[in-house]
Amino acid sequence: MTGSHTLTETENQVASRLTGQPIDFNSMAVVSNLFRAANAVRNHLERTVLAQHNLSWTAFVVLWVAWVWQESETRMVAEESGISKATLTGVLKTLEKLGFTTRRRSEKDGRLVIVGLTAAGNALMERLIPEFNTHETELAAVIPQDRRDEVADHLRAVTTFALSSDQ
Amino acid sequence: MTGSHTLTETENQVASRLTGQPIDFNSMAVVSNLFRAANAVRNHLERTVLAQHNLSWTAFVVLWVAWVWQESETRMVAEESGISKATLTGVLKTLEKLGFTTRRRSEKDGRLVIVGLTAAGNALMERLIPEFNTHETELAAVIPQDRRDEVADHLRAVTTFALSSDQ
DNA sequence: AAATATTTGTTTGGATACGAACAAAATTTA
DNA sequence: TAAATTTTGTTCGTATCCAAACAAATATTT
Repeated sequence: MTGSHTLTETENQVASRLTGQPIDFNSMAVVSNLFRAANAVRNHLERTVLAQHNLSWTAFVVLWVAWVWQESETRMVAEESGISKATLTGVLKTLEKLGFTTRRRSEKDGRLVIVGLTAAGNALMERLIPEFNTHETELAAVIPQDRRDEVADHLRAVTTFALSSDQ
Repeated sequence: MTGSHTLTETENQVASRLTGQPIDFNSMAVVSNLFRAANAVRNHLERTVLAQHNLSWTAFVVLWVAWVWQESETRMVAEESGISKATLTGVLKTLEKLGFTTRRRSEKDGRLVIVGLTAAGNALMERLIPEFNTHETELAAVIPQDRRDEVADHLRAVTTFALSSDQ
């Protein structure tokens, strides 16, 4: 999200382009830094962890959801992964080709498709999760220890509000 | 990022799938809620603000960077927008077709291309920025006022660290 | 039970998204 | 200054990504 200019330079430039206008800069700073952080962390984790496994970010999230919940309906995996069902169809096609996931029709409801992890998929996640967590620890370390839970709480609140606003 | 299950349900399920393993759950909570929040807010803003203008998220970010910095080199716009130069080429093609941006060769350096906003592009941003800010205020309101700057600071620190880790 | 409506995953079409290969321009080296 | 190197934006190939259209299965209504 930020390149040749420093974060401070960018925020100062924004402020100078908006002088006079009735802008809530504190809220703008919260939201824009939310995106900057998410983007930078995602790119970082893609390069350091995911690239060597030929996994896209979304593919990893889908694997993660499938690993956490086991044998899940695709509609739930899509919603939990934050992607559309159309996107999930494509990602599952890729993951199936890589041998990490399986798909089968539900016996109870012929419309539903159940996603599962293969042995290779489970093995991959057992290896990726600790590796990921090492980087998470590194990243969260820049926040004072006694503030981390608070930050996580605030982010949870933002998520809940944003989701509730879409009904 | 989170659908049929509540955030708490999801985090409990993750914890129960990882019992026994030496996982730093506090750091995991910070990072995963960072992505959840960014994803939820992005989807929210895409639906409420961007959709009616036929703008993708990335197209808006590029417009925003071009508006903030005026007459910028594409390499800088790409870096500042957090996308690759290859992606920017495509997005600028779209924005040019919509009549919001212009491209011209730099006279000083024949390799560079300078991005500018058309009158329509400027008018669009003058309208979008206050609208966006209204939503930003709404979203940031879930964080206690005396903590917002702190949260923005922590997110800035995370960004800086993640970027520095990629050299 | 038959007709209607809803739910679900896939397909389609178009717009991102990126790494790698590329050509043009500028810089550095010799 | 000529040759080699670096920098830059575009093209290419492939993989997301989504809304809308779609077909199949289920649920609801009559």
